Amino acid sequence: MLTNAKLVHQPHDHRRCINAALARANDLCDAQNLRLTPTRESVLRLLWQSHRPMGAYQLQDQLAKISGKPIAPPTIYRAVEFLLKVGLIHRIASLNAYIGCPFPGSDHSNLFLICNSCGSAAEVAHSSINDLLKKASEKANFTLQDQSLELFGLCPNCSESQEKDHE
Amino acid sequence: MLTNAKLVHQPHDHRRCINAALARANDLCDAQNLRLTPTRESVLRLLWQSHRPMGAYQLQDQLAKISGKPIAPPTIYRAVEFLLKVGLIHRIASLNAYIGCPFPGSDHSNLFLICNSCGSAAEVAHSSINDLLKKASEKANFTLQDQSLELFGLCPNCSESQEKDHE
DNA sequence: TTTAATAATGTTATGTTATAACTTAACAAT
DNA sequence: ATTGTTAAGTTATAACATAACATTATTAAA
Repeated sequence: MLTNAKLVHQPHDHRRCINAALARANDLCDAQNLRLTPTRESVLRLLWQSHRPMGAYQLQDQLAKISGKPIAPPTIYRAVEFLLKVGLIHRIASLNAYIGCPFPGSDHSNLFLICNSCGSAAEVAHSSINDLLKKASEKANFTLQDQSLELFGLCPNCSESQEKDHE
Repeated sequence: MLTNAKLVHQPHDHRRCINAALARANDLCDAQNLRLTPTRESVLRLLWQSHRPMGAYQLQDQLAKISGKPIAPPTIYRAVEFLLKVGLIHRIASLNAYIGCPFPGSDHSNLFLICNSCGSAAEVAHSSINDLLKKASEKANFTLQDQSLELFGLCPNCSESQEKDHE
C-alpha cells in the first residue's frame, strides 16, 4: 500500500514536499522528452503549496499574482492537461479541483481521502481495493480502463477537534 | 451484492424499468410524507428514459419540449436536489450528470460502471468493497462519511463490438 | 372557510468551470 | 533560412450551477 496519508495529516516540513515534487517532475519529463515549461512548473508548484486540491480559477488568480500579469483560463487548463497526462497531478472530480500526485510514475489507483472540514486530500494506492474493483468489473464483463475513487469524511486532525467540541 | 449491471447491458423491456422506478418513488415519498410533484416526477421519468446519465441542461431541454414551455435551470436543479436527497437518483461527479437509482431506500455504496463508448452506467452495491474502503479509512484514522466511486471502461456490449473491430 | 404558515415554483441575474477557435511565439531539425 | 512542431496568448462562449427575490400552491390551524 502506497500512501501519503500520514504525512498529509501531520505537521511537516512542507518545503520538502514541494522540492521533492519538482525534482520528480523534472526527472519524469526529462525521461519522456517532455517540457516542463515555466507555466507548467508554476502550476505544479502552486498545487504543491498545500495538500488541498485547488480549482482552475484559484490557480489562475494565484498565477496572475505571481507573474504580475493577467492569465487567461486556457493557460491554466493547458498546464493542467499536460500535468494530468504526465501523471504529475490528479483531478478530483467531485470538487472540480486538482492536486499534486505524491507518487507519479508508479502504477496506482487514485483513491483519495478528502476532509470535509479542512479540505485536505490524501492519496492511497491500495492494491487489494484495486484487485477487488477489477474482480467486480470482470464479474460484470466490464473492461475496466480508468477509475475515480473519492472518499469524503474527516481527517484525523479534524475528527479529533470535533470530538473535543462535543465534550 | 446488489446490481443492475446485467439488466443495463442486456436488451430488456425498458418500460418496466420506468414503471418500477416511478412506483418505488411514489412509495418512498408517501412513506416520508414528501411530495413527488409533477416537475419532480417528470425529471425522474426523464432520467429513466435510458440507462445513461443525463446532464442538467439535457434535462432542461427535454422537459421544455415535453411541457411546451421554457424551463429555467433552477427548476431542474431543484428537482434534482430533491431526488438526490430522497435517494431516488445519483450524481455522477465525473460527468456532471444524474442517473436514476435502481434500488433506492436500501443502504448502499454507489459504485458505478460507466461505459466510455455507449455512455451507459450500471450501479453495483458491493459490500466487500465497502468493507475494504472502511478498513482503509480506519487505518488512516479517517472518519468516512461519504463516497464517490466511478469506474470507466467498456460495457459488455461495447467490449464485444470492439473485439470484432480488431478481427 | 378564511387565514397564516410552509413548501414549491417562477424569474432574472450571475457565478463558476471548461473549451473552441484562431493567432503568435519559441524551439528543433534539417 | 525554412519548415514543422509544440506551447502560449487572446477572445469569446459553452456548459454547469446557484443566489436572490417574487409568486403561487398546499397544508394545517383558527
